[in-house]
Amino acid sequence: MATQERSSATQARILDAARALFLERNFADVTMEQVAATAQATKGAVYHHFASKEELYLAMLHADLEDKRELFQRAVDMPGNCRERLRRLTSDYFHLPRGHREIISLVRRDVNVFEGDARTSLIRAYQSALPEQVEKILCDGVEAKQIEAADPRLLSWSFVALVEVSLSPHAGRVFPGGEAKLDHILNLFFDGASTAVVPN
Amino acid sequence: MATQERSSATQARILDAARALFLERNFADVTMEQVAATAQATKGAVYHHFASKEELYLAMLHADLEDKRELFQRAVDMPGNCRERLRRLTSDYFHLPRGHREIISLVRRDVNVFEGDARTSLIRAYQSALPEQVEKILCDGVEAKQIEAADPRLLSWSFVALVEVSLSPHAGRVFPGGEAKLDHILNLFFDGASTAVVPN
DNA sequence: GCAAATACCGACCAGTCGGTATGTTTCCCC
DNA sequence: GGGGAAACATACCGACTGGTCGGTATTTGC
Repeated sequence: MATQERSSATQARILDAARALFLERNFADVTMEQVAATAQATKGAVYHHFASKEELYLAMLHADLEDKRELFQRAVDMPGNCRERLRRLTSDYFHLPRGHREIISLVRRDVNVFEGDARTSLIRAYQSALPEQVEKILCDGVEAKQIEAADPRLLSWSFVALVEVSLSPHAGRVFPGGEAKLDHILNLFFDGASTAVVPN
Repeated sequence: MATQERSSATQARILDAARALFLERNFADVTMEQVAATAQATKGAVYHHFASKEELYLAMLHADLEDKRELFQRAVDMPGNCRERLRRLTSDYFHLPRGHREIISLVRRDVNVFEGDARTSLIRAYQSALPEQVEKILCDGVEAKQIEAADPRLLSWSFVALVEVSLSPHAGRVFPGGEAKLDHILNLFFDGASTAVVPN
């Protein structure tokens, strides 16, 4: 039993190292030796647990995306109107530790290095982890006439994009507290930047 | 004189090839031989014009960003209110040929592979080509009370992000004509997604 | 028309890195 | 308590690629 614990511990260390490294460098610029070193293991150990660099990367991403999907699911299943649920989802997201928060933009960053099944399944995992959950909330909002009828998928991507903008250091400086940042995003998304009360 | 023409012609071909290749693959996944082949030249020719792979990449990006800066400048200098000028800027952008349109997201994609001066000057070029121009328009809007007082830089990034979302194939399907897409972005940014006429 | 310069070619080098083959240690099970 | 398998460690391979360098062809200035 001790050997199995030890094994899954190293596996977790390798995944952690991979997450940290792939977050700050490109897929191509991270070497398997760096991963091994950061995980306090050797290349042999890494290749014992993951068949290839690509598999390691994808395993890390899929694990992380699945975590997020479950987290956001809770906001989707929450009672309340569209805006409240979106606020909850975004708040949950902001309260993630830094290393886990930015993995999502990473999918967009180097999804292009893969092709075929790996690529499609990665995109699918990302879609179902984030945009589709937002989309569900938005669809309810459109149905309840809280939101203007528009393509929900496009709206959800737009919302995600606005959240991503708020990850920048500059946004952190403008809104030191998390609450104000949250309000800003929701206000911008729901009510727009204009002061005009009646849209043209 | 003919030799100089010939020279700058190959240089242009190399830059074109670089743009096309770097657009669909990572920096690391593009080889100098591929660039040479696509440009119908040899590696020797490429290295004759550009000292290194990094220099080629940066030269290509800077040239392209400078073009865009000049293009967007025209919208900034235009008379009219904030919304009209933003519309013009975005419209100009949409009317660019496809290969030139998406270069901008490319900066965000692999700015991380560089460090030091190269990195900072690239970010600066990007900033002054796009977000800062949007920012100027927004600042005027805030001053004229057409836009709610908020951090203009953050607002400009948000706007750029919304435009980027509309580059997706799905957005192209939802809005086959350019005009409708333009309206959608502007409506979303200025008036938000909500149906509520009076913001909370 | 010739010599120097410029543009260009392509074989080659050196370093890197993903992946493998082969030990070696540790633990589990009978 | 021993044999076997799983978890590592280490040495190494081979392919790839950025960059170099000696050489060639074409201009251009004189």
